[in-house]
Amino acid sequence: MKRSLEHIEYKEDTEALAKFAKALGHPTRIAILKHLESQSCCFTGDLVDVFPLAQSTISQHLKELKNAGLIQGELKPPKIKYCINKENWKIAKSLFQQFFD
Amino acid sequence: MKRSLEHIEYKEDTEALAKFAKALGHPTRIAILKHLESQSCCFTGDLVDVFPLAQSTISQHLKELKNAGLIQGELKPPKIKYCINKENWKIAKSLFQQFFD
DNA sequence: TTTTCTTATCGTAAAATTACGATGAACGAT
DNA sequence: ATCGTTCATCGTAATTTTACGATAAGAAAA
Repeated sequence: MKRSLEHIEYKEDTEALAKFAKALGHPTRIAILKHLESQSCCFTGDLVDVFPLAQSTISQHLKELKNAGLIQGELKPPKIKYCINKENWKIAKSLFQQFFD
Repeated sequence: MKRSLEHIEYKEDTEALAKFAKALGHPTRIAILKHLESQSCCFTGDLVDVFPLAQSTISQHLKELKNAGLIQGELKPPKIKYCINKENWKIAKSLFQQFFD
C-alpha cells in the first residue's frame, strides 16, 4: 500500500469496536464462538472434528479470537481448553450495544 | 490460498453476522457510521473533509458499507447523500444482540 | 455544447488474511 | 529415555484488503 499518511488515531472505543468486529468478521470464527457458547468450553481437537478445516487453520482462527480477547485458553495437559473470555465478552457486547443504540 | 475444499456452508445467520462484522472491522468505517448516525445523513465530500484520507479511499469504504447493506445512497445531484440503512441496521443490531445473548 | 462539480471506478502496490501441510514444543504415559 | 497425543507455529501460496492518484461518469449550470 502507499501509506504516506501515518496511522490515523481514532477514539479508543472506535478502535476497540473495530478490533472486535474484525475478529467476528469470518463465519468460521462466528461458528467457533457459537460452539463455545453452547458448550461453554471446548478443546481445539473438538473443533477440528466439527469443522472441515485443517487443524492448523482452526488453531489460526483460535489465535485471532484470543488476540482479540474474545476467548482464553486454559492448559489442561495435553489439551488446551478454550472458553469465552467473559470479561471482554461483556465489553464487546456493550460496545456493540451502544454502537447500535 | 490452497483451496482444495469447496466453500463451507454455514447457517444463514452466521454468514450474515460475519458479513456485518467484517464491514465493521475497520476503524474508519466505524467512524463513518458514527458520523452518519449523528448527522443522520451526509455526502461523500463531507467525509473527505472530516477524515485525512483520499476521496477514493472514502468512496471505497462507503462501497463496502453499502455492499454490506449498512448504508444506502440517495442521488441528490450532483451529490450523493448517504444514510444508514435502517432496515438492515435493525437486522444487524438484532443479530449482534442475539449473538451476545 | 462545454464546463464544473461530485462521486465512482480503474490501475497499482503493499500488506493482511486465509488456507494448507509440515514441523516443533509441551506434556503424560510407557 | 522414548513414544504418543495435542496443539501452536512455520513456510508457503492465493486472495483480499487498504491505500493512493488518475480517470471516467453523471447531472446541473453556463
